[in-house]
Amino acid sequence: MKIYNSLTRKKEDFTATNNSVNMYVCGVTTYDKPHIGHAMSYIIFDTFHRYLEYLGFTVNRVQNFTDIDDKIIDRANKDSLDSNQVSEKNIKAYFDVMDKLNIKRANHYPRATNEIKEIIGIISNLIEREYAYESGGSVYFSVKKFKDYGKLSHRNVDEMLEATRFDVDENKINFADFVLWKSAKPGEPFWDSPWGNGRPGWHIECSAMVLHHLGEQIDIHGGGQDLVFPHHENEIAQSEAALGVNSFARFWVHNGLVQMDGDKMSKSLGNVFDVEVALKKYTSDAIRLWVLQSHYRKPLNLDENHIISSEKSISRLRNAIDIESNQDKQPISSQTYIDKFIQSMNDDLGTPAAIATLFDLARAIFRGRDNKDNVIDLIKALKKYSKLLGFDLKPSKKNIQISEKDIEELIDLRNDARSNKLFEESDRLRDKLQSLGVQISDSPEGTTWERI
RNA sequence: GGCGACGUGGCCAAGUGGCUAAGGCGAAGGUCUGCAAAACCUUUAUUCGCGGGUUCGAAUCCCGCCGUCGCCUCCA
Repeated sequence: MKIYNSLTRKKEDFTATNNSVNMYVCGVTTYDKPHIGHAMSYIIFDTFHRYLEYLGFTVNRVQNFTDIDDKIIDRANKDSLDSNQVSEKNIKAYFDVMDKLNIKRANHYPRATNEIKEIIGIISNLIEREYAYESGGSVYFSVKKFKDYGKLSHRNVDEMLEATRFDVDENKINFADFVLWKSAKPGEPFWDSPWGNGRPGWHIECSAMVLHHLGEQIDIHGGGQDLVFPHHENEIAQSEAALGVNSFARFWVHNGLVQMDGDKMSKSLGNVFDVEVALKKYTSDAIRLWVLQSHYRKPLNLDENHIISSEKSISRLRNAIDIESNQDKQPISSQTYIDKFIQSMNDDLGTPAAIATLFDLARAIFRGRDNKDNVIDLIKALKKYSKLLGFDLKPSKKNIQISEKDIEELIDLRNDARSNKLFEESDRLRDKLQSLGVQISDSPEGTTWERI
């Protein structure tokens, strides 16, 4: 398949030695619950992961938790907890939500605070190699020492240094230098180090984890586009400087960001959308369809009406897999649909076009049903490729306000009324069931119902 | 200011030189029904922000203009 590499700004053929893929995806900072933007990102990397496995690659995916940083400390102080409790709570919320979204778990979820030894090792190495310097109990990476600095975000260090800044850290030689080890202020959590008590800077943990869990070079490094600079740029600098290599990650894959009414969703704008809340209103499949129906590198505008549309769309696929086949005929072949699906996915994870073929399959299934054809292979393909994109197509579980027995009783009453042509009474009972969250439908075979 | 993305039917969204411009939602008509609902079927852009140009041929390439957004500070 071809995948867009942010490093080269081109779509490139993806290959891997021995068909074995090492994939690192940047995880969350655990100071709050996951929001819809996290859901988008991890749905995309989950889909990528699944598709690579479908193509025959063995994927080893590692995703970190940044479980110590300034915002976590702030949150802990605000909520009278310690930073570890804040992180634990939000890691639990993360798994809870992502499991519901049917996102496959990564192979490992390392936490920054469990990698302190490795982090200190890399920082020491960088100091020895004179890429980093200690100053005021903190350690900084000197961007001017690393000649490739800017190669991912396509920035020029000298131009950056000309720009003005207002919050210059006095300990830095150049303001563009970034912190590897941050000295602890009184009352802050800390770990012992050769430079005094402190905690790791934001970027260094990823370098340490990649090296520790995946090795010196990885095949894919992923995350949101907002991480390109400075986070990933700095990761490259640290890792390549420490290891003396120039190819820390072969492919850099970045997803577009969720926007709200044209603006980016972010804490500072106060327009975050909680995934837990979304999952109470919409099914996992609908949220996933909403995400994957637009290309992963494009921004995704959050408009709840669009998720509602997706909810209706997904039910079309759910209905199609329940169609009965006429076994007396030869099955209609699904091959052309499958070919189109694969072709779409092979072009930079083209999920929108791939999903279009799932709807084409659904239409072919319904038509086949009307023509009394054997659609067994079409249904098999629809199930298989929906699953590949992470859809489960199970009927949605809904709120229970009335027992099954009571529903059946009301339906019997209504059908008595109908057979006596007491339509006013039967419509009243139908409205009552509707208000209790039960949708009924009449057919020649009788009345059926479902919770809505 | 620097780097980048985008502008396709009522809405969302594929397509990036050449068959009838995917797919979804919505809408209209139909089948079904006591009427509905649900479901399914059919229809729904001579046209791709605007203006030039290249070409036998452009939504797709080039130039200009207008508009929207992201990153450059913590962020998936």
